[in-house]
Amino acid sequence: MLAKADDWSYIYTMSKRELKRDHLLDAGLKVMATRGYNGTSIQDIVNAANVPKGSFYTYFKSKEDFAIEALEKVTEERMIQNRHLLSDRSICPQERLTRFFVDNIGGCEENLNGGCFLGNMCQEMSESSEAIRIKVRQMLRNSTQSIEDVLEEARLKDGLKSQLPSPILAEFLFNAWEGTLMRMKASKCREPLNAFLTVLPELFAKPQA
Amino acid sequence: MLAKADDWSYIYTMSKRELKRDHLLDAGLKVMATRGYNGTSIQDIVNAANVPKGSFYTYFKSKEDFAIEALEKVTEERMIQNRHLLSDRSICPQERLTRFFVDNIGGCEENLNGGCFLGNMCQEMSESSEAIRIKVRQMLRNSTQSIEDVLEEARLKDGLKSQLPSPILAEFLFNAWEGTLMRMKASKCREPLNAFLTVLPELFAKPQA
DNA sequence: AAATATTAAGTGACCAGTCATCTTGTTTTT
DNA sequence: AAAAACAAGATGACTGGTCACTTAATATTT
Repeated sequence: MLAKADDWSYIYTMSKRELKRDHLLDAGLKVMATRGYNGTSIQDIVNAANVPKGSFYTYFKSKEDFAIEALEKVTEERMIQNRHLLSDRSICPQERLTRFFVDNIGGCEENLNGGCFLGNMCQEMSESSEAIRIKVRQMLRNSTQSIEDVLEEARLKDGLKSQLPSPILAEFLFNAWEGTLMRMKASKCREPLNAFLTVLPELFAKPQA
Repeated sequence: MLAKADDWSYIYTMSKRELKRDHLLDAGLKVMATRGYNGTSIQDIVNAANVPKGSFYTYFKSKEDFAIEALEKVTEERMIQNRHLLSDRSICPQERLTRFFVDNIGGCEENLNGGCFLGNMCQEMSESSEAIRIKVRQMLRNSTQSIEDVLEEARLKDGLKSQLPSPILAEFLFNAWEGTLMRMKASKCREPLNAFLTVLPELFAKPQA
């Protein structure tokens, strides 16, 4: 699955059906990310995608199924987007990590209404849908692993100020990041982001100067 | 308002009406905290409180109004709970801060389904209800301020490892904490909490030993 | 024309919020 | 102090509307 993720050529081999499905996923995701799961109706989704209502159920077996697929799609896309960055050894790990976060504020940047779809679903749906909870947990784990890898590399290369194990630091950092995105949703300002980006370098070794 | 917060005697002067209202708030809050705003119906709330449906609207003018009052109540109660702790100078600031966090996992501890009502409302409702968003932002600010106070005190007393301004650190820390609570909701395990509590001491000065 | 994909029009359940009616408690009148 | 008048609170049935999901008729493909 991940092995193929960089290969965009499959786009051209997608059938009309797959394209439409993909479109539904994209458009619906956008709505659900801002209005939440329960705040988004099937009607909202098909409206956003300009697709007749009845079509929805030929592509997804339920609203829950849609959400799970959307969850998968959004994190997979983000992963692809970030794979190059995170493994680009021409940039130092610290810089890579910083960019990783900043690049992923997504919609948040434009109108400060972003937040994180994963976070949203986690908070709203973890208790109601076990299937969604499991999927969210998996996606969260994947992202944490990416951070851990960079952290480990940084430690080996330039050293880290903290002696704590990378899995702990990665878990902490990623959760801190999710909290930051959440806070931005309520405060609609850049302060939470600033705080995060200001504290982040504290993890890394001080310059020898 | 805060000046009176420690005075529990008003409980005995509460009218039947106020008591019932309070009960509705407590019971409904519990439901809404786990199932979310849109996932909780008025019927769910009155069922939880064992109160007939019709009564709801003699106490609250709308569901939104209920949520805002619940938000206020839950954070005010937490504030009262924590005021003694946070201002108890017989405990060192670092220990106070740690306890502040640990004491507030709330329901999370028992069945790992807790999360944070504030966080929940923030993620789910910030885009749909400006009134709720503003209230959440205010409550979030209050909590951040509490942390900032302890941090500033710690800095003056024992010093802080980080030279960054306390408001920045407090903002970062509190958001990290909210993210941690969120993550626990999805993962239903103690790992996020452990990561947070392990990294937290890194903020403080190393022992001179 | 048979098979398959698409879709508009439902369907019953449930939603937030209202309302007419009933109960309870207090005040005023006698 | 008893009776009558009034007020405030309590209550479940009800309303218009929306929900996720189904289905039967239509369009498209083979």
